Amino acid sequence: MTEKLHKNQRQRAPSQRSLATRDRIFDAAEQLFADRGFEGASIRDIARAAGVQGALVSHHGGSKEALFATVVARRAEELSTLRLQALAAAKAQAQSDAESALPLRQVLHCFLAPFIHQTLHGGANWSAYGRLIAHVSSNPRWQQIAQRCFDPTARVFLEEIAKALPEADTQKISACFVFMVSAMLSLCTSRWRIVGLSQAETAEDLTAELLDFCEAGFRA
Amino acid sequence: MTEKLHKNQRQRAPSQRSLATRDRIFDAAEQLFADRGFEGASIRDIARAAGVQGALVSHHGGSKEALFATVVARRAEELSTLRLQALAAAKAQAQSDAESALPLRQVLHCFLAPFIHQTLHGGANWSAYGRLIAHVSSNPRWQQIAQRCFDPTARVFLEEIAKALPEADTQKISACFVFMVSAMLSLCTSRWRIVGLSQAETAEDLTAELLDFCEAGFRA
DNA sequence: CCCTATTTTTAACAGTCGTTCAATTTAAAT
DNA sequence: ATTTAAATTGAACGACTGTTAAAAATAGGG
Repeated sequence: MTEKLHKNQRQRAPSQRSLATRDRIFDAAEQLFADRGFEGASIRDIARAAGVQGALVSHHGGSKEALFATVVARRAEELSTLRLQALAAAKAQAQSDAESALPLRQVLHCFLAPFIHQTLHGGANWSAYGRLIAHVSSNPRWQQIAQRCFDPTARVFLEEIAKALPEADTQKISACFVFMVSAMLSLCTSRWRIVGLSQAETAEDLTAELLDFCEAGFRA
Repeated sequence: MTEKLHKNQRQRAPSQRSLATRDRIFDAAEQLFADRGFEGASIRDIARAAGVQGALVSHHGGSKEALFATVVARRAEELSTLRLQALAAAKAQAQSDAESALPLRQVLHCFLAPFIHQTLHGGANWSAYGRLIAHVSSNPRWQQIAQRCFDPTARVFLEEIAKALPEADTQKISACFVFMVSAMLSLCTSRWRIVGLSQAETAEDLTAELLDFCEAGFRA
């Protein structure tokens, strides 16, 4: 017994210190990728922000592309869980007989509210994550990442929306869904434009405005 | 008379050849900035795409930031003209007495249609320009450029929208306007997502869908 | 055609890029 | 406490970055 393990298998649990640095590196990468984009954020910038040597970023994150994908995927699962939990809760509360469709507004709220809540009140990391997703959503280079991280949940909601709007066709619903996601992400990337155009000092919570806008848009 | 001209003034008309290369450089920059973002597109990439030596890009475009700003501004004026002409034409056709407000849908159409038409049927350059504007709109780094190039026209339309929706407040209208711009830009940046989610082969013309979505959103 | 302002090329500058590798430090497992 | 896998550092690699200066080619204005 106790035969030699394969070389590529872990033989020791990672230390708590290393787990902490790894998270610090991912947090720094998240922030800098969000602020400056994939090409604009350098490994050395990320290392400096994490208080660490450059080579260590490669050690924990692999190649720059792999690091990017990892950082995107990290919170995607949590976000999906929040969204699906909200949807399940709404369904459970609606009726015990599960066939009837949820009202459209409630479906959209289950999709939008977790994202907006986290990016607005989840601290600097979630705020950066929102802007990071905007990069992923707008550049076909990240299509694979988007499909892997967000399409499964998106399909669940698309189906639910289709149930709430029985006579709408698939392509139209998909288009409206992308419009909605874009408008949602604009709260992360373009708040400065809203403030500038309205000549106000700051923009308050715009969740209700977004929900109104998208619900009416879907029904059109 | 015929005194010495100041050194920084032109003493000769630029040759047609140089005007042509300058445009080739700007076109290449437009394409590459759109595809890879500001940091992802190198001066040398742009030069190669334009069939020119790297130093010539700096000669015609100045610093990289100045080149970016120039390329954004180049078509912005034409776009503004198209939008304002459409608005003026709609007003002229509506009534000779100019006080009455245009219908909301017509105002939005005057704003959206020129952009969509150009980016869809204006060739590869305009298609790239649409994606370029998406970069500008989502990164606060380009706030000054956005203000200079797009805010004046935006304010005209905001005012027109406010006239069509007398009881809506300014901040709400500004928010909806940014939602609309984001959705509009998503047609340039995220068509691949619509196609992927709807599991169709290609996405047809989605102008009507966008207009429906935004008009209903504003009215909500 | 000639002069020379302008355009274009060539070459080089000092930095930064992502990545790799050997040496060193840390800490898990025994 | 000892062993040693894993984490971390320091340094270096070649390639690429934006920009500049001078040399060469081009073409406008007389």
